[in-house]
Amino acid sequence: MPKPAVPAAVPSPFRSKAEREHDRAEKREAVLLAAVRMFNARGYHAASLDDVAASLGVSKPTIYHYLGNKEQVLVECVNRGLSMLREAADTAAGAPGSGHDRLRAFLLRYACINMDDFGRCVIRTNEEVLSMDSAIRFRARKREIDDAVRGLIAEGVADGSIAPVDVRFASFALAGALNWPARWHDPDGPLSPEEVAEKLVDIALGGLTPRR
Amino acid sequence: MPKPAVPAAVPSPFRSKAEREHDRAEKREAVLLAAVRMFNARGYHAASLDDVAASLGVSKPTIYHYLGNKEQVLVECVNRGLSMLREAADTAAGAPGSGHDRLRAFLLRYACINMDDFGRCVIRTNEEVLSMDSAIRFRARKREIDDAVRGLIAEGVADGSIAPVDVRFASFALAGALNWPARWHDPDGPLSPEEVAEKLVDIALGGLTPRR
DNA sequence: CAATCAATATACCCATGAGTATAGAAAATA
DNA sequence: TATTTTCTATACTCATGGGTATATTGATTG
Repeated sequence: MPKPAVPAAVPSPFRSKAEREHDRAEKREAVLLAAVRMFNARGYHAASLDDVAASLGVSKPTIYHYLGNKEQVLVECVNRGLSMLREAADTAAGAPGSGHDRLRAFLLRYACINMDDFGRCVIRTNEEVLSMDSAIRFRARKREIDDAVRGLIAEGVADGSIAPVDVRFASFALAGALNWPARWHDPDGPLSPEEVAEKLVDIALGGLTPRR
Repeated sequence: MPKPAVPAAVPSPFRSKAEREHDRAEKREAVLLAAVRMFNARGYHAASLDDVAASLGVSKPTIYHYLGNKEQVLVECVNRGLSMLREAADTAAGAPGSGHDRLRAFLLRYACINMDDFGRCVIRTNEEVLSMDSAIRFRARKREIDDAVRGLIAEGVADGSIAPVDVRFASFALAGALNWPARWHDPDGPLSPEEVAEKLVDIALGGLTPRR
């Protein structure tokens, strides 16, 4: 005898444990994004947590519930950006091709990250606003990225695909040229990050002096 | 009959009107310098006028006596830097030589200014911290400098001394590379601004791609 | 000498904003 | 159903710091 058919599933308002955890992670994410945008738009000190909360239609304790105090929020934003950069650096280190080609690929990604919410935050955050401890960790992580850039340049110089430049100053020059969009690029403007990245990288690598 | 000799002048503790005005100007200058250094070291919001006053061994009302409110202080600091840049731009515009040479000379000066107290302040000040009015004026003055850079690049492209680059992106790339020292250069470190400027300008203009 | 002005300090006011104590609602668990 | 946990808001505390009212001192000027 056939079992009676199970009635069609109704979308359940009751959430499983996994769903609840997912919800929580999603909210946390939204708070972080709202915060980083506020920090980028107004600067860390001028961006109040009340404003961040208001931009999400919640109240300040909600932010503390999900993320902790203001500096912890900033540190997490900055760490997001740094992780993206770190990943790009690792990818570049393991890629095939000449030093020049790998550097170029890395720089394109580097520039794009600097136009992303979290990447901008890395550039715009100065160590002075952080506690001593956080500042030290921040500096160390930035230093890793810088070392990766220098490594790529040095390899390019070694294999002849990059001119014999002073590696340190070359990394400063490149970093400056590609960090600057964090200040001026408008995500809602007509220029896509990829477009900007490509133009800037071409100029930074090629220079302005004519080749004949 | 000879007049009786005038006795030797004694250093007078009484100050003439001109001397008093000079004193005042000097004090005003000292306040401005103390302020810009504090702003550069801690960032505008984190730098309190109490701290600025304390660093001179005076009290807060003294700052108001000489300079006005906090934003006026910042605006004057920024204007100092902008005036230096403006002067450099005018000099470059009236100089002889190819576009490339004039651009190079200007950039050397530009980079040095960015490592000066007031120049750093121009770079490190974001419009968001200023009132609407000041921000508009600030942007306009920066735009003038940027236009000057673009003019020099365009002239270089026209006379063949600069490669046919996209003028706008070239100016962004150069500005970025040469603004960046405002963040990392340590005036008390071993690298002189002139040295840094020269190395960076050479790399920015020459690029990293080898020439054969 | 009187009146005034310049320069500076003390002591205050007040807004902002970080951070928290507390409470209540809803859901989960026992 | 009772209890605990999660989530969120209201309503506070408190420090910081911009800005000012007022007093004081000393020099300048009429």
